[in-house]
Amino acid sequence: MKYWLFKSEPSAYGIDDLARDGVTAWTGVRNYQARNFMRDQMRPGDPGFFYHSSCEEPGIVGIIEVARPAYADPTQFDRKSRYYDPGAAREEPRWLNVDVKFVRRTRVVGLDELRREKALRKMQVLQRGNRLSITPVTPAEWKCIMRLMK
DNA sequence: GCCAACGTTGGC
DNA sequence: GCCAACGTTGGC
Repeated sequence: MKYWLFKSEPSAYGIDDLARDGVTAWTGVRNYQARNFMRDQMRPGDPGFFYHSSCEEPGIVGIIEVARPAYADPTQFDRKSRYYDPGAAREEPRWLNVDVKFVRRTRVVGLDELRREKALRKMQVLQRGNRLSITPVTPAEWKCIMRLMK
């Protein structure tokens, strides 16, 4: 089992949306590294943090769980979607998504707060220039953040 | 295969 | 709105 962090802009899809939906297809990932994480390493039951980016209060806002293994992302075939990829073929999908389910909200553990933790100094999402929307979280980092939330 | 140009992300 | 950082694209 692995731990993950899922980034999303709350103006597009935030923790409130997931709390309402219960389960959602994590579509729209258009980065090969993030895709490979889903395809090669994510398994149903893997826990994840839900992180709000590009908003007033960037930070971790909830806990979620992988609910379905990676499958072809339907938005790549949808001409009307902003995620449409003319280079993707049905027989050979280029992009994948998992389903994730809502577990619970947490208090907002802000970016500044995360950065203040020595144990999180190497956490991938905190590295400068990081742009991955899905990043792995080590067990030690997970434990540290769970403790912070209490 | 290199690399400049471009687009996107995301914190501030 | 700015800007740093990075991935992708395309000309050569």
